[in-house]
Amino acid sequence: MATMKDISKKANVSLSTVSAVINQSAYVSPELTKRVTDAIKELNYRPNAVARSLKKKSTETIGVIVTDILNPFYPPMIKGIEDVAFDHNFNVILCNTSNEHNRISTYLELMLEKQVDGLLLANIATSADLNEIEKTGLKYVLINRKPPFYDKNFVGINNTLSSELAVNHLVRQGYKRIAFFGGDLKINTARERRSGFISCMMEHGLDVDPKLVFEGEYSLDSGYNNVKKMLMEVEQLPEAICTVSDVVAFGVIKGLRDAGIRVPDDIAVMGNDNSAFSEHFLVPLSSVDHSSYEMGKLSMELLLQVIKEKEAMADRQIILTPSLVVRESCGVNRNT
Amino acid sequence: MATMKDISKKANVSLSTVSAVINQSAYVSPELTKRVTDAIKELNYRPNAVARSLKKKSTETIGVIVTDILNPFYPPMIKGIEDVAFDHNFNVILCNTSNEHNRISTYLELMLEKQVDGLLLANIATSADLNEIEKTGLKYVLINRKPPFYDKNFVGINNTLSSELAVNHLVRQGYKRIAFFGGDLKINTARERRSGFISCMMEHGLDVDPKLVFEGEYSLDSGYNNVKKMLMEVEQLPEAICTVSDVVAFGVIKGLRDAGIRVPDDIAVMGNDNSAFSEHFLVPLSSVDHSSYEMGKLSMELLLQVIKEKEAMADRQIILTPSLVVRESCGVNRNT
DNA sequence: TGTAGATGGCAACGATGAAGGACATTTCAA
DNA sequence: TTGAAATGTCCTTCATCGTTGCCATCTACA
Repeated sequence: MATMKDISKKANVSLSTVSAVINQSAYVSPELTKRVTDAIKELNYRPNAVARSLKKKSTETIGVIVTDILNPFYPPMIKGIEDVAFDHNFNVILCNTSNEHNRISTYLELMLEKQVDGLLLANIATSADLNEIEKTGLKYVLINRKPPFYDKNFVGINNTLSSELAVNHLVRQGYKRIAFFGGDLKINTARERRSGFISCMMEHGLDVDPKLVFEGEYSLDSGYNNVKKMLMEVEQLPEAICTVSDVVAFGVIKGLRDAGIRVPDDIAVMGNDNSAFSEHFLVPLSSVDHSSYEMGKLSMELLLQVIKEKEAMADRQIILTPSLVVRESCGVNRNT
Repeated sequence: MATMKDISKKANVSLSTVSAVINQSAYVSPELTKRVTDAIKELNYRPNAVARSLKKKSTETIGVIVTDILNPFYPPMIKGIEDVAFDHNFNVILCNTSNEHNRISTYLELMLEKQVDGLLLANIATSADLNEIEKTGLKYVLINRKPPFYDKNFVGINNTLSSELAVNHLVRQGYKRIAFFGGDLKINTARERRSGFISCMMEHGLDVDPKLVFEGEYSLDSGYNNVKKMLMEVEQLPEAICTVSDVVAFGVIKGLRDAGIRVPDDIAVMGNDNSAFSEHFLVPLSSVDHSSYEMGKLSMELLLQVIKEKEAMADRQIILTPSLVVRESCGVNRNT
């Protein structure tokens, strides 16, 4: 590969002149400019971003840490991040922890060594994890999940509202005895969706049977297993099941189906997330849309801002508003 | 951030001694080693990978270029790549072209400037694109798709066989009049799956009605629209539809459903890819598994090898064998 | 002589590693 | 036994990777 030195020799100018032409950082006469640009073309020169990064202490690269790229929630988010990054000539280093929590530290160290300009993290739910991030001193934005009392840069959605939308829809459809299949209560989204469910039920004057509120994980298996558990433990089945996320709903429907229970004829099932292909699911899933693509875009834009500021500015929390998507899993309603 | 210089001052040794300790590249007495490691801990020193890369001319970073991360075929592939990369302390820069073909060139330039050690490309189907890649001089491995006559490093699957598995299954289920919903014939996988379909039909002594062979794209809309087209143009519907990929099958089933045609009761539909959630689809989709996760892993391992070799070694083509996955979309068969 | 305009010189950035120096130890002829 | 030469051990010095940008220099003109 040709270097700036080669260009300067070829064009018979100094290194600084070449640099000035490339970065347009100083006036260079048309005459010399031409000689330089000609040489660049002739030698097919490409600037070495590594050298430049070393000098400028900025890599135009960010790290994205995600729990599980296989979860359909993430690809749109990553696409959103990448789209914005691309527009700003940034690159995205993808870190997929595969739900192995201890990978986070390793990735953080790698990102530090690689001198990324910033970090986007979609899986930070505990203060311990947050501490590790803070220790790196890197600029960062959290997405979707956040630790308790976290009030710094963040992009997420209104989880309480997402449950309310779900409950309201179920109530409107005439269901009263409604179960909740939740996630890991260590995660704020799971907590908020759960409490949103409970408070909204109460607002409607409906009982929440503790036996019908399940903890679990954001996974298909969790939904499936909780159905099994419910079928064994509960005498009277609920009329509807409100789930913490679409993948859980997938598991729930599979579990019900395996037990010969029809959705929505026997039990209605509500998703939350509106992940890709929910529309084409066994039973087209009614859900609550979070636009993870939008979350990705906004978080990258926010990070870019944070990176640009020399002085730390006021932190920003962007909370998106979810929206109801009615399909068939809670009774047919072809209007939407 | 502390630098090696800080360490060398603190430990009162030379820079090279610090380097030697860090890289274990030369003998250093236990005494000095301790002084150095102590200083490293005390100052919380992390090597600067950018500086190291500049000197060593290797970044331990690879670029992955993919057409559309939203296509469920890719996330497992990316996960496979990332898993292997992680094990070797490599980082993955994700480039998602979003099916905008001209993004490829931009990404290639970016990757060149960023001095990646290699490239993994999952969307290269034309010789023109290949030329661009070759021009970069970067080491690379192609995944899944390849240009005509390409005989260099490659990881893919036996596409002909995947169609044969599909046709054999359909024939075994008793279907004779079978349509083929294909992809873009500029892409080898689409061509091979198509010709695999045709030749296997002929082997079975079955007619291939040209009116029942559709071109298209690897997308849901393509399947949907081709169904519409078929319903308008064809008097006698086929008994079964063999598709070029699961996403196309998703579109097909949606199209049939919207037209009031039941799957598999009225028409059987066969996928190809076995993408995530096909199992939980409207109609659990019979498909052919390609293990894109495995493809990702193998391609990254191959690339790592290619990077390690100083002399270009013999090129390797790894062709995986697909396997049939029977579910319900071609008539119930709960055996598998 | 002063000043503005156009270009070049050079020291960084943070690491690596070849070459060489200081010192201790071994070898060997006288 | 002795001293010089040879060998070996452990560490340091220094040039280098490809850029950037401050500062110096040089020219031209008022």
